[in-house]
Amino acid sequence: MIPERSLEVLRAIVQDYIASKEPVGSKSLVERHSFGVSAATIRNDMAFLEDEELIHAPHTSAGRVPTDKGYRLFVDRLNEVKPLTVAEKHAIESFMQGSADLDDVLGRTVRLLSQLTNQVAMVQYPTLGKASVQTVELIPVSETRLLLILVTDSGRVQQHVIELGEAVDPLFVAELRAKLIGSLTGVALSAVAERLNGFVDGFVAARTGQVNLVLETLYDQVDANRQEKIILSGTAKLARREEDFPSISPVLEAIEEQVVLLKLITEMQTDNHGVGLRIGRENTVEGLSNTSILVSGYENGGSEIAKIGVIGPTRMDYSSNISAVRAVARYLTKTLGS
Amino acid sequence: MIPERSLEVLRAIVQDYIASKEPVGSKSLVERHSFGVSAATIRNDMAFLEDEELIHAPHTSAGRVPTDKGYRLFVDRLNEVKPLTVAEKHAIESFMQGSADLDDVLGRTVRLLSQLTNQVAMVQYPTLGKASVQTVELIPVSETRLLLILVTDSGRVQQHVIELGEAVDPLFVAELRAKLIGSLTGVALSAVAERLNGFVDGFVAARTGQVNLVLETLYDQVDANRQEKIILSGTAKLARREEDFPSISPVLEAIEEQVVLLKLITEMQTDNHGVGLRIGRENTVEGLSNTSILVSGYENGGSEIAKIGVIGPTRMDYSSNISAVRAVARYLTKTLGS
DNA sequence: ATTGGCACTCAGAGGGTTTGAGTGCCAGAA
DNA sequence: TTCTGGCACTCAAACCCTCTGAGTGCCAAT
Repeated sequence: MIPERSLEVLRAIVQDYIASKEPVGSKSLVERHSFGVSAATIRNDMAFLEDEELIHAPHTSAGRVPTDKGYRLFVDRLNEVKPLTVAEKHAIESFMQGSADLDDVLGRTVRLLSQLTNQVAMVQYPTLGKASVQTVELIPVSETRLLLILVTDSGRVQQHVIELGEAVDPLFVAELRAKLIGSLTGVALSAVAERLNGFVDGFVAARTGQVNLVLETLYDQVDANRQEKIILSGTAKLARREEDFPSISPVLEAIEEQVVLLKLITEMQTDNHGVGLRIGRENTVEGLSNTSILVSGYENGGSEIAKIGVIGPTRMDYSSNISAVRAVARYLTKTLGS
Repeated sequence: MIPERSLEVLRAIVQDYIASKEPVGSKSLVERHSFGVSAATIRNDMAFLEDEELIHAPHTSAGRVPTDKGYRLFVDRLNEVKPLTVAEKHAIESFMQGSADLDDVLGRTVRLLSQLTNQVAMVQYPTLGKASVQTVELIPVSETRLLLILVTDSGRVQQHVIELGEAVDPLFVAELRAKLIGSLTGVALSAVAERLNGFVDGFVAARTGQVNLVLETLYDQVDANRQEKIILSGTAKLARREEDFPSISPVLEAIEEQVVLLKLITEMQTDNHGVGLRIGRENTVEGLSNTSILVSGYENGGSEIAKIGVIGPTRMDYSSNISAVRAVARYLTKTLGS
């Protein structure tokens, strides 16, 4: 067990380090916090914390810096979430005002989050495992092209142009459209393929080629719903923190690799406060070993559909960022639900 | 007039500097190129070039570096465009294979261009000044919401969800849809607003609120066509060139500011080779003073509809990049036209 | 358990020197 | 004229040395 005062010392070290970006020593520690004991005593505690690998000295005669493990303990047991200021709440309200469109809402959200936290923000598009088809539309857009539109009940709209390679017969399109709507409205995305089994048999042989083309495109779109997407904002903020990283280049690369990022945040669990956090090397990804990733889920229809979050240096202000991410996630849930 | 040999010297300086990233001196110059004269003579030429402000010495006892003006002269008069390698052509072919959807095509294009040039690549969405309405669709997606879809003849599809705030009457929607299609099909975007003058009068008074809502959204979408969009790829490539910039932070910021970027590339003229180039401070934008922007237009239906390009350090390999941008633009034109 | 005291460590700042690539200029050769 | 070899000069960057001070670990005394 770690003694009470040592924990206090750890908390103080983390706080001071986040504020100053300098390794913190025993003397400045007793000056800034009233522990009621001398610097020498603190030094003993620090030696203990170092044994536990919670802090670490960059070199012999330097102050101490928290390790990943130290941050972890800090966040799990010592950190008090800082409530948002009135100004911040106001910012959230006004930023999210007036948009019904999913793309628009998520775009605003990611910019808002980046602005609030001063970090790189990310928003994952809804994963639609549980979503179902709201409607399907088929619109001729030229001699030989059809536009297929898929709307899901989570508000997501997808479109794709299909090149048929031969002239489009309006009657056929109308028939196909009607049958598609009839078969699919209200059907869960996961059941779409199954439901369309034998669908093509309802058409004359001459049309099967075209029908299959449309169906393939539809399957692709359903799949694209599973294959998720992420949007980022504030990448430049990373660069302004140049001092925080040995080199930002690997970080930028890791972030550009959306697949990796998606995998990472998908497998992150959120705790009972509603946030998930990976600190430093806890992100197994090469290149993110000096960054922390903080996420929170947002919901629609009562179940979590995707995550939002921020990426920043391990030495970030966890208190503020946690509350910002959580607040924005909640607000997003509210906006989507209305 | 600038003597022939001095021009050769300038060309050699630019080439060596691009290759080595080090200021180049008279001695290494005569070693690497066979001018047939001594270093002292080259020094005289260099002094002349310096008078003309085509090159510049970072400090007294250093070699020379081309100025923006020097690069400009180099590109305009000395540069021979390097043809693409077979491998590069092959890469273009295979990268662009198999996609009909505009979003998809442009997405591939921007990644391709970034990969070919090893720079940050950008692709501007078609500007639809001359475009006209292909079709309009109105689809109920829930009790109180309508999805408005606008398809233009350039293949662009836009959608927006409209919250009506009251239950949707299917008959009314059908009527509105039919009237919209009747009024707008084939109409130039610029004429849409005019054409819809008095449109609302064709409906019963109880509906004017809803009709106006839909019209407003439609105007917004037409406007959004003018208010253009740009996609980027390979931002991390900038960071890998850290040495090239005093600090990458302002560059990243400038790039994130899409409005500025759009304005910039919109007003860029392409020369008779089909490419436009701004070198260093020729980009009036603060923060891009150490970068060059290279663009080329792509076409659909015989007229230029938007631009693609790359952003990189002024000290970039203009020969390769110019041919890459040009080739990709041409290929994109071809893809869109088919 | 805590403290004051003390010897010890070492990164980083400051200052001085050296090195060498590169310059400008000039007087003489072509 | 144009070019060349030679020479004195410059200065950023590398190197080296010293000094400083924040910070440590340990110990004997409280």
